[in-house]
Amino acid sequence: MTELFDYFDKFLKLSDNTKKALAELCSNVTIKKNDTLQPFGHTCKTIYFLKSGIARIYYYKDGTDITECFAFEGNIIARVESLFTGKPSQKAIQILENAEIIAINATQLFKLYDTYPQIERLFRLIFETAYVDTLNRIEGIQFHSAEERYLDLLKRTEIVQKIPLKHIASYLGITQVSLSRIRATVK
Amino acid sequence: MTELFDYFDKFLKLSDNTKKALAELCSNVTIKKNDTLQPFGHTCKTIYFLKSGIARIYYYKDGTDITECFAFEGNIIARVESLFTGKPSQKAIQILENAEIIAINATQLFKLYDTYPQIERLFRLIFETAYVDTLNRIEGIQFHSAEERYLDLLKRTEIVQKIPLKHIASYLGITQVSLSRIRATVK
DNA sequence: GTGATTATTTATCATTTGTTAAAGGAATTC
DNA sequence: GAATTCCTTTAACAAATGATAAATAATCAC
Repeated sequence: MTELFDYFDKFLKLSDNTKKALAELCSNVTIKKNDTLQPFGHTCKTIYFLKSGIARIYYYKDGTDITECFAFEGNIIARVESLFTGKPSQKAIQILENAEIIAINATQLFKLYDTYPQIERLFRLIFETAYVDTLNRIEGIQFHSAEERYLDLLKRTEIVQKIPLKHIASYLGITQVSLSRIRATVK
Repeated sequence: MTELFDYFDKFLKLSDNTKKALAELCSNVTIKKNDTLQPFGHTCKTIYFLKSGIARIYYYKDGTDITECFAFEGNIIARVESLFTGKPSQKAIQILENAEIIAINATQLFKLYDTYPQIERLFRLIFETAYVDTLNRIEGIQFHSAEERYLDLLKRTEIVQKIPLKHIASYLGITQVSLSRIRATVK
């Protein structure tokens, strides 16, 4: 669990008994490439932390598979729109590279918010950061060409190389053909 | 202040003394069309609630004025990226239609988080909702044409009619010429 | 390894949006 | 109310991306 608490530490220093309470909600999951971590249609009740591997959140739009986001080693991933609204998620989580994951039981987590204000604060800070990242992503989508966005993604994580092109294309909001064309000119 | 507390009520029922503490951070502001509510370069320390009027957050990108978002009657507006990071904001808030505003002192607000967990929770819920809205906006930008996005914006608020075209265009991520063309075909 | 499946590239043409420039309207100032 | 400025539309052409189809390349199952 060290990796997870190191991650938490970056947001807020937790007291020992808060850490202990949190640790009780966590369980380890090992899951293989291409497997589904969370299926469509269920209300999201888990927040995941990736110790290793790659995951993506995706959904179907007019029959095509769209990747909403990727998550890499050392980051958390959750279907926020369901977690916060309590509505069933129209999105699924799939593993793209064999992963070691810590699953945090969100139902129990939210219950701890009353007893441990530190925990409520921790996750408030985590999601505030994610919110700001999302605002910046909008700027990226609206004011950069597909080529710029692709190069930017490459710059952020070279691990992207391991991900099938179609997922990267739908994440960037373009077709796979278009991305392939871009890569040809960039090389 | 009734409008503001009605707004809060939709997220969380507050106790009377919590409301009283909150009310002490609030002040009324009357501001005219085209005036600047918050300039560039300062760290954002205020959250605004619009009792009436229209406001927008904007910034300059390569010399052009870009509208990040609009706010209408009954909604809050804040430069979140500065509020949450404590860094100076590269964005400004401008009034587009004469407005009656309640200004919430965020510095004092954050201090109350320790004493009134209800207040921390209230704003956590408010911003969680805003976060989910932002995620949905990304979907809109990536998978709908400019025309669809324009019609969708019109559907959400007819007040948009009052806003100069250039602001709507930059909000939608297209040029003013392009938006004008779209409006010509839609009519 | 061979065949089958899946992923990626390439090519062609259509559509959308951007860029630039100019013209017509609306609003504001004096 | 005339002049000025700002806002919106129109037009012509360029660039980026989409759609479809076909050709390679890579991967997987047996």
